[in-house]
Amino acid sequence: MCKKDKRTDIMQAAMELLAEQGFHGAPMAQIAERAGVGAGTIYRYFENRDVLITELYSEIYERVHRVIVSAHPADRPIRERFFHIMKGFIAHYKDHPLEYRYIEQFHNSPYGLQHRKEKLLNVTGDYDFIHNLFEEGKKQQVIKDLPIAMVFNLAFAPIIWSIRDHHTGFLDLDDELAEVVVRSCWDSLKI
Amino acid sequence: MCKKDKRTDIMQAAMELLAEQGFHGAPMAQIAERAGVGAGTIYRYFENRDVLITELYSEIYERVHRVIVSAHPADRPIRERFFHIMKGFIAHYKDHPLEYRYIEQFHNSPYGLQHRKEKLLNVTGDYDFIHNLFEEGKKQQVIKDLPIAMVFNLAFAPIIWSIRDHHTGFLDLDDELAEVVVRSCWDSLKI
DNA sequence: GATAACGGAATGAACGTTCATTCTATTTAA
DNA sequence: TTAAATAGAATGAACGTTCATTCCGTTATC
Repeated sequence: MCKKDKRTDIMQAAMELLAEQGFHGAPMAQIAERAGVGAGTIYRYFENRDVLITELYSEIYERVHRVIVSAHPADRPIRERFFHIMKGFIAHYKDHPLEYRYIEQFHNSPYGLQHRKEKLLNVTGDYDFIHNLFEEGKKQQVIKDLPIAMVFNLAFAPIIWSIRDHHTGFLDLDDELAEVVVRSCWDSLKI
Repeated sequence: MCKKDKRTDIMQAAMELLAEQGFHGAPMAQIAERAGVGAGTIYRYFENRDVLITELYSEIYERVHRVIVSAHPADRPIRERFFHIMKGFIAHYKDHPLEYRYIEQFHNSPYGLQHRKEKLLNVTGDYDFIHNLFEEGKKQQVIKDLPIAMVFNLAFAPIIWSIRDHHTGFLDLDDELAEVVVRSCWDSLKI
Protein backbone atom coordinates (compact mmCIF):
# COMPACT_ATOMS: atom_id res chain seq x y z
CA MET A 1 0.00 0.00 0.00
CA CYS A 2 1.47 3.32 -1.04
CA LYS A 3 1.49 6.54 0.94
CA LYS A 4 -1.50 8.08 -0.79
CA ASP A 5 -3.74 5.14 0.05
CA LYS A 6 -3.32 5.49 3.80
CA ARG A 7 -4.01 9.18 3.67
CA THR A 8 -7.18 8.54 1.69
CA ASP A 9 -8.25 5.79 4.08
CA ILE A 10 -7.80 8.08 7.05
CA MET A 11 -9.81 10.85 5.42
CA GLN A 12 -12.60 8.48 4.44
CA ALA A 13 -12.78 7.01 7.94
CA ALA A 14 -12.69 10.47 9.48
CA MET A 15 -15.49 11.70 7.23
CA GLU A 16 -17.69 8.75 8.05
CA LEU A 17 -17.20 8.92 11.79
CA LEU A 18 -17.22 12.70 12.16
CA ALA A 19 -20.33 12.96 9.97
CA GLU A 20 -22.18 10.19 11.78
CA GLN A 21 -21.17 10.92 15.34
CA GLY A 22 -20.30 14.60 15.34
CA PHE A 23 -16.98 16.33 15.88
CA HIS A 24 -16.98 15.38 19.55
CA GLY A 25 -18.10 11.81 19.14
CA ALA A 26 -15.28 10.41 17.06
CA PRO A 27 -11.97 9.97 18.87
CA MET A 28 -8.74 9.66 16.93
CA ALA A 29 -8.35 6.05 18.08
CA GLN A 30 -11.67 5.15 16.49
CA ILE A 31 -10.79 6.92 13.26
CA ALA A 32 -7.52 5.02 13.18
CA GLU A 33 -9.27 1.75 13.78
CA ARG A 34 -11.78 2.26 10.97
CA ALA A 35 -9.02 3.39 8.63
CA GLY A 36 -7.09 0.24 9.50
CA VAL A 37 -4.01 2.11 10.73
CA GLY A 38 -2.38 2.76 14.07
CA ALA A 39 -3.38 5.84 16.03
CA GLY A 40 0.09 7.30 15.66
CA THR A 41 0.04 6.92 11.89
CA ILE A 42 -2.60 9.61 11.52
CA TYR A 43 -0.05 12.10 12.81
CA ARG A 44 2.32 11.25 10.00
CA TYR A 45 -0.26 12.62 7.55
CA PHE A 46 -1.95 15.34 9.60
CA GLU A 47 -0.23 17.60 12.09
CA ASN A 48 -3.13 17.32 14.53
CA ARG A 49 -6.89 16.83 14.77
CA ASP A 50 -7.71 20.40 13.71
CA VAL A 51 -5.67 20.08 10.55
CA LEU A 52 -7.39 16.81 9.67
CA ILE A 53 -10.82 18.36 10.16
CA THR A 54 -9.97 21.47 8.16
CA GLU A 55 -8.31 19.65 5.28
CA LEU A 56 -11.22 17.26 5.09
CA TYR A 57 -13.56 20.22 4.80
CA SER A 58 -11.60 21.65 1.90
CA GLU A 59 -11.57 18.29 0.18
CA ILE A 60 -15.34 17.81 0.54
CA TYR A 61 -16.07 21.38 -0.47
CA GLU A 62 -13.99 20.87 -3.60
CA ARG A 63 -16.18 17.95 -4.60
CA VAL A 64 -19.44 19.90 -4.64
CA HIS A 65 -17.68 22.83 -6.23
CA ARG A 66 -16.57 20.65 -9.13
CA VAL A 67 -20.15 19.45 -9.63
CA ILE A 68 -21.50 22.97 -9.63
CA VAL A 69 -18.89 24.38 -11.98
CA SER A 70 -19.09 21.47 -14.42
CA ALA A 71 -21.45 21.99 -17.33
CA HIS A 72 -22.26 25.42 -16.02
CA PRO A 73 -24.27 27.35 -18.64
CA ALA A 74 -22.12 30.45 -18.30
CA ASP A 75 -23.67 32.21 -21.28
CA ARG A 76 -27.28 31.75 -20.16
CA PRO A 77 -29.34 34.20 -18.07
CA ILE A 78 -28.71 34.55 -14.34
CA ARG A 79 -31.96 32.79 -13.48
CA GLU A 80 -31.06 29.72 -15.47
CA ARG A 81 -27.56 29.62 -14.02
CA PHE A 82 -29.03 29.91 -10.54
CA PHE A 83 -31.34 26.96 -11.14
CA HIS A 84 -28.47 24.91 -12.54
CA ILE A 85 -26.30 25.53 -9.49
CA MET A 86 -29.01 24.92 -6.93
CA LYS A 87 -30.31 21.75 -8.52
CA GLY A 88 -26.76 20.41 -8.83
CA PHE A 89 -26.18 21.31 -5.22
CA ILE A 90 -29.29 19.48 -4.05
CA ALA A 91 -28.63 16.44 -6.24
CA HIS A 92 -25.06 16.13 -5.01
CA TYR A 93 -25.91 16.32 -1.33
CA LYS A 94 -28.91 14.02 -1.71
CA ASP A 95 -26.49 11.48 -3.20
CA HIS A 96 -23.80 12.04 -0.56
CA PRO A 97 -25.35 12.17 2.90
CA LEU A 98 -22.04 11.81 4.71
CA GLU A 99 -20.54 14.73 2.83
CA TYR A 100 -23.61 16.76 3.64
CA ARG A 101 -23.49 15.91 7.32
CA TYR A 102 -19.79 16.70 7.48
CA ILE A 103 -20.17 20.11 5.90
CA GLU A 104 -23.11 20.87 8.18
CA GLN A 105 -21.17 19.92 11.30
CA PHE A 106 -18.25 22.01 10.15
CA HIS A 107 -20.35 25.10 9.53
CA ASN A 108 -22.05 24.78 12.90
CA SER A 109 -18.77 24.60 14.77
CA PRO A 110 -16.13 27.17 15.71
CA TYR A 111 -14.25 26.15 12.55
CA GLY A 112 -17.26 27.29 10.54
CA LEU A 113 -17.34 30.77 12.05
CA GLN A 114 -13.67 31.24 11.33
CA HIS A 115 -14.13 29.96 7.80
CA ARG A 116 -17.11 32.19 7.13
CA LYS A 117 -15.22 35.22 8.40
CA GLU A 118 -12.31 34.55 6.10
CA LYS A 119 -14.63 33.99 3.16
CA LEU A 120 -16.61 37.18 3.62
CA LEU A 121 -13.43 39.20 4.05
CA ASN A 122 -12.07 37.26 1.08
CA VAL A 123 -8.76 36.72 2.89
CA THR A 124 -7.44 34.31 0.30
CA GLY A 125 -8.49 36.60 -2.53
CA ASP A 126 -9.55 33.67 -4.66
CA TYR A 127 -12.36 33.75 -7.15
CA ASP A 128 -15.72 32.66 -5.74
CA PHE A 129 -18.01 31.29 -8.36
CA ILE A 130 -21.38 31.72 -6.65
CA HIS A 131 -20.49 35.02 -5.04
CA ASN A 132 -19.72 36.25 -8.53
CA LEU A 133 -23.06 35.07 -9.93
CA PHE A 134 -24.94 37.01 -7.28
CA GLU A 135 -22.90 40.17 -7.80
CA GLU A 136 -23.54 39.94 -11.53
CA GLY A 137 -27.24 39.42 -10.88
CA LYS A 138 -27.32 42.53 -8.73
CA LYS A 139 -25.49 44.53 -11.41
CA GLN A 140 -27.92 43.37 -14.09
CA GLN A 141 -30.78 44.32 -11.75
CA VAL A 142 -32.17 40.80 -11.96
CA ILE A 143 -31.83 40.08 -8.25
CA LYS A 144 -32.43 42.45 -5.36
CA ASP A 145 -29.70 44.84 -4.31
CA LEU A 146 -29.19 43.40 -0.83
CA PRO A 147 -26.06 42.79 1.23
CA ILE A 148 -24.33 39.73 -0.13
CA ALA A 149 -24.75 37.82 3.14
CA MET A 150 -28.51 38.31 2.89
CA VAL A 151 -28.54 37.10 -0.71
CA PHE A 152 -26.71 33.94 0.34
CA ASN A 153 -29.17 33.38 3.17
CA LEU A 154 -32.25 33.73 0.97
CA ALA A 155 -30.69 31.51 -1.68
CA PHE A 156 -29.27 28.73 0.46
CA ALA A 157 -30.91 28.57 3.88
CA PRO A 158 -34.22 26.88 2.96
CA ILE A 159 -32.45 24.53 0.56
CA ILE A 160 -29.83 23.44 3.06
CA TRP A 161 -32.42 22.92 5.76
CA SER A 162 -34.50 20.88 3.35
CA ILE A 163 -31.57 18.65 2.48
CA ARG A 164 -31.00 18.14 6.19
CA ASP A 165 -34.64 17.18 6.65
CA HIS A 166 -34.42 14.84 3.69
CA HIS A 167 -31.55 12.98 5.32
CA THR A 168 -33.13 12.88 8.76
CA GLY A 169 -36.34 11.57 7.23
CA PHE A 170 -38.54 14.55 8.05
CA LEU A 171 -39.06 15.39 4.38
CA ASP A 172 -39.01 13.52 1.10
CA LEU A 173 -37.14 15.96 -1.11
CA ASP A 174 -37.99 14.40 -4.46
CA ASP A 175 -37.35 16.16 -7.77
CA GLU A 176 -40.68 17.92 -7.70
CA LEU A 177 -40.21 19.32 -4.19
CA ALA A 178 -36.62 20.26 -5.04
CA GLU A 179 -37.95 22.27 -7.97
CA VAL A 180 -40.44 24.00 -5.66
CA VAL A 181 -37.85 25.01 -3.09
CA VAL A 182 -35.40 26.29 -5.70
CA ARG A 183 -38.16 28.31 -7.35
CA SER A 184 -39.21 29.68 -3.98
CA CYS A 185 -35.68 30.78 -3.23
CA TRP A 186 -35.36 32.38 -6.60
CA ASP A 187 -38.66 34.21 -6.09
CA SER A 188 -37.34 35.63 -2.84
CA LEU A 189 -34.23 36.91 -4.61
CA LYS A 190 -35.47 38.19 -7.94
CA ILE A 191 -36.55 41.78 -8.39
CA MET B 1 -30.07 33.92 49.46
CA CYS B 2 -33.03 31.63 48.96
CA LYS B 3 -33.19 28.42 46.94
CA LYS B 4 -34.62 30.03 43.80
CA ASP B 5 -31.77 32.50 43.55
CA LYS B 6 -29.06 29.85 43.28
CA ARG B 7 -30.96 27.97 40.62
CA THR B 8 -31.40 31.17 38.63
CA ASP B 9 -27.74 32.07 39.04
CA ILE B 10 -26.70 28.66 37.75
CA MET B 11 -29.01 28.91 34.74
CA GLN B 12 -27.83 32.41 33.89
CA ALA B 13 -24.18 31.40 34.15
CA ALA B 14 -24.81 28.29 32.10
CA MET B 15 -26.59 30.26 29.39
CA GLU B 16 -23.78 32.79 29.15
CA LEU B 17 -20.98 30.24 29.00
CA LEU B 18 -22.70 27.67 26.82
CA ALA B 19 -23.83 30.37 24.38
CA GLU B 20 -20.43 32.02 24.23
CA GLN B 21 -18.20 28.98 24.22
CA GLY B 22 -20.40 26.22 22.87
CA PHE B 23 -21.70 23.09 24.54
CA HIS B 24 -18.24 21.58 24.59
CA GLY B 25 -16.35 24.65 25.76
CA ALA B 26 -17.98 25.24 29.10
CA PRO B 27 -17.11 22.75 31.84
CA MET B 28 -19.35 22.42 34.87
CA ALA B 29 -16.56 23.82 37.05
CA GLN B 30 -16.54 27.04 35.03
CA ILE B 31 -20.32 27.34 35.16
CA ALA B 32 -20.18 26.87 38.93
CA GLU B 33 -17.47 29.49 39.24
CA ARG B 34 -19.39 32.09 37.26
CA ALA B 35 -22.58 31.32 39.18
CA GLY B 36 -20.66 31.82 42.43
CA VAL B 37 -21.44 28.33 43.75
CA GLY B 38 -19.51 25.15 44.35
CA ALA B 39 -19.32 22.61 41.58
CA GLY B 40 -21.32 20.09 43.55
CA THR B 41 -24.12 22.56 44.18
CA ILE B 42 -25.21 22.41 40.56
CA TYR B 43 -26.17 18.79 41.13
CA ARG B 44 -28.55 19.77 43.89
CA TYR B 45 -30.63 21.63 41.31
CA PHE B 46 -30.04 19.60 38.14
CA GLU B 47 -29.66 15.85 37.97
CA ASN B 48 -26.81 16.12 35.48
CA ARG B 49 -25.39 18.21 32.64
CA ASP B 50 -27.95 17.01 30.09
CA VAL B 51 -30.85 17.99 32.31
CA LEU B 52 -29.36 21.44 32.86
CA ILE B 53 -28.94 21.95 29.12
CA THR B 54 -32.44 20.71 28.30
CA GLU B 55 -34.22 22.66 31.02
CA LEU B 56 -32.36 25.78 29.99
CA TYR B 57 -33.58 25.27 26.45
CA SER B 58 -37.19 25.03 27.58
CA GLU B 59 -36.79 28.14 29.69
CA ILE B 60 -35.30 30.17 26.84
CA TYR B 61 -37.82 28.86 24.33
CA GLU B 62 -40.62 29.91 26.66
CA ARG B 63 -39.34 33.46 26.63
CA VAL B 64 -39.58 33.92 22.86
CA HIS B 65 -42.86 32.06 22.82
CA ARG B 66 -44.35 34.53 25.28
CA VAL B 67 -43.22 37.42 23.08
CA ILE B 68 -44.74 35.86 19.99
CA VAL B 69 -48.05 34.97 21.57
CA SER B 70 -48.46 38.30 23.33
CA ALA B 71 -50.52 40.85 21.43
CA HIS B 72 -51.05 38.34 18.65
CA PRO B 73 -53.69 39.65 16.23
CA ALA B 74 -55.59 36.35 16.18
CA ASP B 75 -58.52 37.76 14.25
CA ARG B 76 -56.47 39.29 11.43
CA PRO B 77 -55.52 37.61 8.13
CA ILE B 78 -52.83 34.94 8.02
CA ARG B 79 -50.37 37.24 6.29
CA GLU B 80 -50.63 39.87 9.00
CA ARG B 81 -50.29 37.27 11.74
CA PHE B 82 -47.21 35.88 9.99
CA PHE B 83 -45.58 39.31 9.87
CA HIS B 84 -46.39 39.90 13.52
CA ILE B 85 -44.78 36.65 14.58
CA MET B 86 -41.68 37.00 12.45
CA LYS B 87 -40.99 40.58 13.39
CA GLY B 88 -41.45 39.76 17.07
CA PHE B 89 -39.10 36.82 16.63
CA ILE B 90 -36.42 38.96 15.00
CA ALA B 91 -36.77 41.78 17.51
CA HIS B 92 -36.51 39.42 20.46
CA TYR B 93 -33.39 37.64 19.24
CA LYS B 94 -31.74 40.88 18.14
CA ASP B 95 -32.20 42.08 21.71
CA HIS B 96 -31.03 38.82 23.30
CA PRO B 97 -27.89 37.58 21.56
CA LEU B 98 -27.08 35.03 24.26
CA GLU B 99 -30.51 33.48 24.06
CA TYR B 100 -30.17 33.34 20.30
CA ARG B 101 -26.77 31.67 20.46
CA TYR B 102 -27.98 29.20 23.02
CA ILE B 103 -30.98 28.13 20.95
CA GLU B 104 -28.80 27.86 17.87
CA GLN B 105 -26.25 25.66 19.63
CA PHE B 106 -29.04 23.50 20.97
CA HIS B 107 -30.65 22.99 17.58
CA ASN B 108 -27.31 22.12 15.98
CA SER B 109 -26.54 19.46 18.56
CA PRO B 110 -27.81 15.94 19.16
CA TYR B 111 -30.30 17.44 21.62
CA GLY B 112 -31.76 19.42 18.74
CA LEU B 113 -32.33 16.41 16.51
CA GLN B 114 -34.10 14.61 19.33
CA HIS B 115 -36.17 17.68 20.07
CA ARG B 116 -37.11 18.18 16.42
CA LYS B 117 -38.15 14.56 16.10
CA GLU B 118 -40.42 14.80 19.12
CA LYS B 119 -41.91 18.03 17.88
CA LEU B 120 -42.69 16.76 14.38
CA LEU B 121 -44.24 13.61 15.79
CA ASN B 122 -45.97 15.83 18.32
CA VAL B 123 -45.06 13.42 21.12
CA THR B 124 -46.22 15.73 23.87
CA GLY B 125 -49.46 16.43 22.02
CA ASP B 126 -49.38 20.06 23.07
CA TYR B 127 -50.74 22.88 20.99
CA ASP B 128 -48.16 24.49 18.73
CA PHE B 129 -48.98 28.05 17.94
CA ILE B 130 -46.95 28.53 14.77
CA HIS B 131 -47.60 25.06 13.41
CA ASN B 132 -51.26 25.86 13.71
CA LEU B 133 -50.94 29.15 11.83
CA PHE B 134 -49.31 27.38 8.90
CA GLU B 135 -51.91 24.63 8.81
CA GLU B 136 -54.66 27.22 8.85
CA GLY B 137 -52.91 29.12 6.04
CA LYS B 138 -52.79 25.94 3.98
CA LYS B 139 -56.47 25.26 4.62
CA GLN B 140 -57.42 28.78 3.60
CA GLN B 141 -55.29 28.34 0.48
CA VAL B 142 -53.28 31.41 1.38
CA ILE B 143 -49.97 29.59 1.64
CA LYS B 144 -48.70 26.71 -0.51
CA ASP B 145 -49.79 23.19 0.23
CA LEU B 146 -46.33 21.86 1.07
CA PRO B 147 -45.11 19.46 3.75
CA ILE B 148 -45.08 21.27 7.07
CA ALA B 149 -41.31 20.83 7.44
CA MET B 150 -40.80 22.62 4.12
CA VAL B 151 -43.11 25.44 5.19
CA PHE B 152 -41.06 25.90 8.37
CA ASN B 153 -37.85 25.94 6.36
CA LEU B 154 -39.05 28.56 3.90
CA ALA B 155 -40.44 30.66 6.72
CA PHE B 156 -37.61 30.48 9.22
CA ALA B 157 -34.32 29.50 7.61
CA PRO B 158 -33.34 32.82 5.98
CA ILE B 159 -34.52 34.74 9.03
CA ILE B 160 -32.58 32.66 11.49
CA TRP B 161 -29.43 32.80 9.38
CA SER B 162 -29.81 36.56 9.12
CA ILE B 163 -30.10 36.94 12.88
CA ARG B 164 -26.95 34.84 13.22
CA ASP B 165 -25.15 37.10 10.75
CA HIS B 166 -26.39 40.15 12.58
CA HIS B 167 -24.82 38.92 15.80
CA THR B 168 -21.57 37.84 14.17
CA GLY B 169 -21.29 41.23 12.47
CA PHE B 170 -21.66 40.00 8.91
CA LEU B 171 -24.94 41.82 8.42
CA ASP B 172 -26.66 44.86 9.88
CA LEU B 173 -30.20 43.60 10.27
CA ASP B 174 -31.90 46.95 10.82
CA ASP B 175 -35.68 47.38 10.72
CA GLU B 176 -35.70 47.96 7.00
CA LEU B 177 -33.70 44.84 6.20
CA ALA B 178 -35.78 42.84 8.68
CA GLU B 179 -38.88 43.92 6.79
CA VAL B 180 -37.29 42.82 3.52
CA VAL B 181 -36.37 39.35 4.77
CA VAL B 182 -39.79 38.74 6.32
CA ARG B 183 -41.49 39.85 3.10
CA SER B 184 -39.19 37.59 1.08
CA CYS B 185 -40.05 34.63 3.26
CA TRP B 186 -43.73 35.38 2.97
CA ASP B 187 -43.42 35.63 -0.81
CA SER B 188 -41.84 32.19 -0.91
CA LEU B 189 -44.75 30.77 1.11
CA LYS B 190 -47.81 32.51 -0.28
CA ILE B 191 -49.76 31.04 -3.16
C1' DG C 1 22.06 -2.18 6.82
C1' DA C 2 20.29 2.31 6.86
C1' DT C 3 16.24 4.96 6.67
C1' DA C 4 11.56 5.82 6.75
C1' DA C 5 6.94 4.19 7.98
C1' DC C 6 4.09 2.10 11.18
C1' DG C 7 1.49 0.46 15.35
C1' DG C 8 -0.34 0.82 19.61
C1' DA C 9 0.83 1.22 24.52
C1' DA C 10 1.91 5.08 27.47
C1' DT C 11 1.13 9.77 28.96
C1' DG C 12 -0.96 13.52 30.94
C1' DA C 13 -4.57 16.90 30.66
C1' DA C 14 -9.51 17.74 30.94
C1' DC C 15 -13.89 16.71 32.35
C1' DG C 16 -18.41 15.12 34.63
C1' DT C 17 -19.74 13.43 38.74
C1' DT C 18 -19.47 11.91 43.64
C1' DC C 19 -19.22 12.20 48.51
C1' DA C 20 -17.23 13.10 53.09
C1' DT C 21 -17.17 17.15 55.40
C1' DT C 22 -18.39 21.96 56.68
C1' DC C 23 -21.55 25.52 57.30
C1' DT C 24 -25.98 27.69 58.46
C1' DA C 25 -30.38 28.24 59.94
C1' DT C 26 -34.03 26.32 62.55
C1' DT C 27 -35.83 23.70 66.34
C1' DT C 28 -35.57 21.81 70.87
C1' DA C 29 -34.16 21.63 75.71
C1' DA C 30 -32.90 23.63 79.84
C1' DT D 1 -32.95 33.58 76.96
C1' DT D 2 -29.39 30.78 75.88
C1' DA D 3 -27.23 26.78 74.35
C1' DA D 4 -27.28 22.29 72.33
C1' DA D 5 -29.09 19.37 68.64
C1' DT D 6 -30.58 18.61 64.15
C1' DA D 7 -31.46 18.93 59.13
C1' DG D 8 -30.11 19.62 54.93
C1' DA D 9 -27.75 22.93 51.77
C1' DA D 10 -23.25 23.87 50.12
C1' DT D 11 -18.63 22.79 49.20
C1' DG D 12 -14.53 21.37 46.57
C1' DA D 13 -11.05 17.77 46.56
C1' DA D 14 -10.84 13.33 44.65
C1' DC D 15 -12.17 9.74 41.37
C1' DG D 16 -12.63 7.37 37.20
C1' DT D 17 -13.03 7.97 32.44
C1' DT D 18 -12.03 9.76 27.99
C1' DC D 19 -9.15 11.54 24.64
C1' DA D 20 -5.42 13.86 21.76
C1' DT D 21 -0.86 13.32 21.32
C1' DT D 22 3.78 11.25 21.99
C1' DC D 23 7.15 7.74 22.22
C1' DC D 24 9.59 3.91 21.09
C1' DG D 25 10.08 -0.80 19.60
C1' DT D 26 8.97 -3.22 15.24
C1' DT D 27 8.40 -3.69 10.31
C1' DA D 28 8.92 -2.55 5.56
C1' DT D 29 11.64 -0.37 1.75
C1' DC D 30 15.55 0.68 -0.85
